[in-house]
Amino acid sequence: MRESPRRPIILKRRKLPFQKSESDAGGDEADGPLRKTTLTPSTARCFPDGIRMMDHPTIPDTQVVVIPKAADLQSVISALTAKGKECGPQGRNKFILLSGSTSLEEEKALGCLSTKPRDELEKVKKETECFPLDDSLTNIQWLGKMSSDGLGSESNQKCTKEDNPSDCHQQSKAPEKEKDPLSERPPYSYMAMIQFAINSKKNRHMTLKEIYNWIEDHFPFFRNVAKPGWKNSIRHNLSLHDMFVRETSPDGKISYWTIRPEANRCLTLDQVYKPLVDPVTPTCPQITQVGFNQQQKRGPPELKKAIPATERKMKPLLPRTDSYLIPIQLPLGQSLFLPSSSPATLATPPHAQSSSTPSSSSASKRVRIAPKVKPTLHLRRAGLTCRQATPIPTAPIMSK
Amino acid sequence: MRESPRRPIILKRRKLPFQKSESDAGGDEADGPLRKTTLTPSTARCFPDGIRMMDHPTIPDTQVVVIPKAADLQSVISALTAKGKECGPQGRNKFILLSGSTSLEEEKALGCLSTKPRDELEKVKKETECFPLDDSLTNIQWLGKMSSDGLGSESNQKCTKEDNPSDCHQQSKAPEKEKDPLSERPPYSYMAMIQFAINSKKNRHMTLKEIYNWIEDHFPFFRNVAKPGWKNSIRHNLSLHDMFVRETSPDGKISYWTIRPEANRCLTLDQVYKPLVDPVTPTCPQITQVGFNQQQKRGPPELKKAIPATERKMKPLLPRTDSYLIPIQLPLGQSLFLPSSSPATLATPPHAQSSSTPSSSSASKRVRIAPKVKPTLHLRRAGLTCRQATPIPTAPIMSK
DNA sequence: AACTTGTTTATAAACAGGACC
DNA sequence: ACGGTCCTGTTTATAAACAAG
Ligand SMILES: [Mg+2]
Ligand SMILES: [Mg+2]
Repeated sequence: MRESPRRPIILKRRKLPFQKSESDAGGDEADGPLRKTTLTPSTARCFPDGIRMMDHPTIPDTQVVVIPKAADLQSVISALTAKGKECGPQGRNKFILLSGSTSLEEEKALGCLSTKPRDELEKVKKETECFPLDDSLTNIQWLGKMSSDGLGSESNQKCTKEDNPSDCHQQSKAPEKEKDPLSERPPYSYMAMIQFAINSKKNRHMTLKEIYNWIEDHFPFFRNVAKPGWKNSIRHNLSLHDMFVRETSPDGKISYWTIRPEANRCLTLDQVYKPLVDPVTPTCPQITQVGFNQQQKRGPPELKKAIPATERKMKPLLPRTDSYLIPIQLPLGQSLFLPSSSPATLATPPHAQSSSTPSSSSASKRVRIAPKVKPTLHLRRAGLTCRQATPIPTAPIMSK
Repeated sequence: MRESPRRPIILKRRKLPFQKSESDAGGDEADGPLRKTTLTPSTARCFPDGIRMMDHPTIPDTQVVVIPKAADLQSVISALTAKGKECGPQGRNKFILLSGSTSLEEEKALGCLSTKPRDELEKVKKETECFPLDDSLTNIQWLGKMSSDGLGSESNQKCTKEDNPSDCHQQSKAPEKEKDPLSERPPYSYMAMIQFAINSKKNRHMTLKEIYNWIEDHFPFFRNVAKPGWKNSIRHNLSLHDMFVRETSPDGKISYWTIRPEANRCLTLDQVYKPLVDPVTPTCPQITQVGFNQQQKRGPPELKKAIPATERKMKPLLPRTDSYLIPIQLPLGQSLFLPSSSPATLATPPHAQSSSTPSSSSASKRVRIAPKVKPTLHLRRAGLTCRQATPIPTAPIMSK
């Protein structure tokens, strides 16, 4: 013990299988059995995992992307990234994502996926005064849901998810106390886990101790094997990240941690569960009530469930680094228009008074397809380069 | 080598010599030779180091604080803190600080110190739409200048300080290469040193490499004894802190690091030098030109000076933790009005939609005399508790 | 293939201040 | 009242994993 505190590799940033790949359709690794080049019009291109991409027949600068249900989200991102890079930093292409099907007809039936994500996008849009790009993440989050192709309408009833009374997971085999199967380190960052915790409460706030307990209950690793310093890390994350805001009860006695509403991706643990046992239970099992070993005193067990995340049922989150993500235009939402990679086109009020030479040229050297946006004064006040800003707090879901 | 990377104690947060100290005048440690209770009106109270505090004769809820030139800034802060705590979290008292004198008459001659700080305050005020408190720091910075009682009008010509061509320090004895006297770790955080570096340039921006070089040139510790990881830390700080913004040259080839203008405290190294040798040289020695050992290739040595900070001539900065600092009303600035510790009184636009119970009650349990204010959307957007927000980026100067 | 620059996350630690004993 | 310990919260330092050029 008392190892030198190296960063454990729990959240590897994915290396993109595509490098620059101008026009390759399946150059790199195993294209898999899905490499069906069937029914591709002249303009269509195939990408690994059966992803097809073609120009929209009517809308200019718009690609229609058809994503098989079995496609890995990473493949989707790779394909979008490759296409995005093709267009360069000044590219104007937008993407319309079509889930699941392989028939080209469905491209016209665009309404199929404009309903669910709309809710989340609505609340995001209202904070993008200075930079409408922001939330590629939301789309990918939806993408993640889409690609977890068994859930149907299970875990996305409007993102508010009055959920704490319903954790929607099976997994009742009591974990004794010890290690391997359940006490593995979860693939989530502290920031993500804190969001899981807070978002699991109806009122969306938690005391520090409740956060500790929620995490211990759902990730036995922290109760059983983690060094006690993990609580320090939780506190550190709460303080460090703007997205976590401490509020005080009216009487001033208790302080609660909340999530800045504009920053809340509404991540919940059940969004990242993979339905390992029965992949098609559309309704929540409703209070599975596992009498988990709570050695700490914690009041009455109430009706809370506390189902620990079991072995590998957790989907990894994509890292917060949304550099790879593509801004996506949802089909029916004219209001939401996300041109790819053009931070310079957006109004930056003339406030920059930095005295001289290079000053405010928002030229992004590095081709960030979806530049990360700090929705704060950073851009509006300083009026400086929109190159980069705070990332979106947590990450979308990755299928498989 | 390869020690466990514990945090070195380079910036100790001061323990306040005053605890709660309701009405003590010199309770704690050595009151020093300055404990002259002379000419104190009935309402006046004495604090250590000769600091006197009394009600303003006309303005309600306002204290006049007379600070001897020899007083330590820490004593000043202690006194203000003690008085601030007396008034409790709902206290309304403001402070008018008078420098140097011991005669009560000068309290009427308030104009004496309203000139210099005004410049800095002007540029700060324009970003305090949502929270006019913000900048207790600016005042303390002025306080720091005031207490470095030999500099006179030396290093504060309007904060812009076209300075890189003039570093204003003596110290020409060439440091050979090795350790003790000059290669001690400076008492500044990376964040502070980066600010020193960037603010030393007229144009207020620097490439990463220039920052490295500036720091190595002025703090030989980093060239000679620090582990190479210190550069990692520099980069980490640049990325982490909002105050550092990367800009890109118009051709997109070079990126420069700048300081968000609203966040720039305009700290420069010469502000924290103690004039060890001759404490009363009012004008800058103008290009002392020390041919310092620059082993890295660094272009022509130009006319830059690069005077390394010498042994203990550096005043410590107060830590960024401005929790102890008191909002100060400057005498003649009606526009700048900083009531102490009343975050709740300020308008928080009704945006908070956090669903239920404790929600947005900005009750500060902990008595923070000057609540740290994040001048961003944090408060305006979320409309939540104003309890705490980002700190002011760097810290004022501490005398002695 | 190595190095530089930049972004994130993890971990340890130093403190402050309050609570509780 | 005065300590000692624990808990909560805020900052800073350091190492590291990656990405991209
Ligand atoms: Mg926070
Ligand atoms: Mg930064």
